[in-house]
Amino acid sequence: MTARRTGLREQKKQATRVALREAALRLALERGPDNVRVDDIADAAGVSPRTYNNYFSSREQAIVAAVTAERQARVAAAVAARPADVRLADAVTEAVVEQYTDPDERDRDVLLLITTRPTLREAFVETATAIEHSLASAIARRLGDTEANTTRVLAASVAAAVRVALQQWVQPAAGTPRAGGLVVPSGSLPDLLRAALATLTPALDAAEAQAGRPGA
Amino acid sequence: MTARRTGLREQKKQATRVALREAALRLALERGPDNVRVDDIADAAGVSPRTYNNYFSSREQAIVAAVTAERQARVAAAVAARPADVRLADAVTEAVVEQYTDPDERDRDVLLLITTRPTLREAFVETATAIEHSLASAIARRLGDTEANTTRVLAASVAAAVRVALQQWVQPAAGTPRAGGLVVPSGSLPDLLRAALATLTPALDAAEAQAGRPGA
DNA sequence: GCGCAAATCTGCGCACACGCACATTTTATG
DNA sequence: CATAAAATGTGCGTGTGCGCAGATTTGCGC
Repeated sequence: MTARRTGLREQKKQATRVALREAALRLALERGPDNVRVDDIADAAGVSPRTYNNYFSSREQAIVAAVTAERQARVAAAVAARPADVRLADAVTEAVVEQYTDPDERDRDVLLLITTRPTLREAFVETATAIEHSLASAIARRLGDTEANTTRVLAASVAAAVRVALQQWVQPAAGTPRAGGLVVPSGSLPDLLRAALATLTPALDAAEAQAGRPGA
Repeated sequence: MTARRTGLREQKKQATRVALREAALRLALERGPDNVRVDDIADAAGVSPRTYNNYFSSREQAIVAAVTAERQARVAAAVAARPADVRLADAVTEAVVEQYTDPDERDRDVLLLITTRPTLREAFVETATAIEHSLASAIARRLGDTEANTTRVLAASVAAAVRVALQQWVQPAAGTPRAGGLVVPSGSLPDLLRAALATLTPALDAAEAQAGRPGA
């Protein structure tokens, strides 16, 4: 499934994609994100500037992609990998937490770099949306493909929840005005993710129960 | 709450904003969306092109805004307007359906115009995200401000569900490949919205029940 | 009314996103 | 292996998004 289609083309495409995002990240770390022109990235990757925009539709996307690349696919795979008798909600939650819990130390610097620039933060948070499609497929397979509509809504909601969690995480201290009682501005990412997804658990459970008895 | 801040400034701002989006819509209908430059819109609204981008961050946004303007605020208001003893899920669902059920016939032409251009479709679908913030406030008020985190996730999920519904609605007939059994490509928008939000109902119920007993 | 501070408008400049048409490469077919 | 068909890479041109700094307008206290 990874390398569908004829091989050589897709292989080259992925190669340039990787080259582009790694070049983008390297340059951003070296000179700072503001001193990196698209032309430089394209140059470093050995393609024309025009080709760059065939792969990424914004400059930030390439930088951010270097950190979040294929996380979408890994989340979906992780969901699919859970045993069938595990609750859907747990499968999704654990898969997400697992893939967003970063054991890599190199990413510390990158995340620090990202959080400083508002544009990059936004792009980073927005990558959560990317998990929607592959996650929908994974959920659909677990639910037996019944009601594709439900599947899409669930996947989109999960993505939205992840987005909210990420947003809360990278927020320096935006100062929630007159926040009634106690708000945890930014705890550990796994905790934030669990909390966010816990809100959706009832919906996931209900969908699973519904899928148990396909109705007609 | 509508006109907070000092009046004259905000008033003028809203005036130019309205002028801009109405000019954008009018010109788009007259000459077709592709034959409208940003300069034209700014010109017609009597502001500089630079100012245009202080209000809308893309050309499509202004056009689309003419149809979806303030829908976000109306949805939030409609949620708040429901009696307190109505289930949160019902309040949200009905508010959304009510605000997206369009009695206006003029919008038929506009929607037709929008669905033809992919860029405009995307911008239109994306407007669903705009309801997130105001909806979050409305939900928070209903839930008694307990756990702002939950509130945000719920609002984001509802917005995501609306987005999915809109997406399915404007899709001409994208041809879901090998769609197992029966898929309704595009029914009536209210039905699509109800179906999408029904998926989230359990989560909304749970949050409401949780808010009933604030815990500590 | 007066004048100061803050918010907004605007011109300038740069980099960027993307449609288009064409050159180049890859795949499929005989 | 040749050749057609399809997909991808590239240069060009245009319109656009936005940071910046100065002019302009609005709000507020006296």
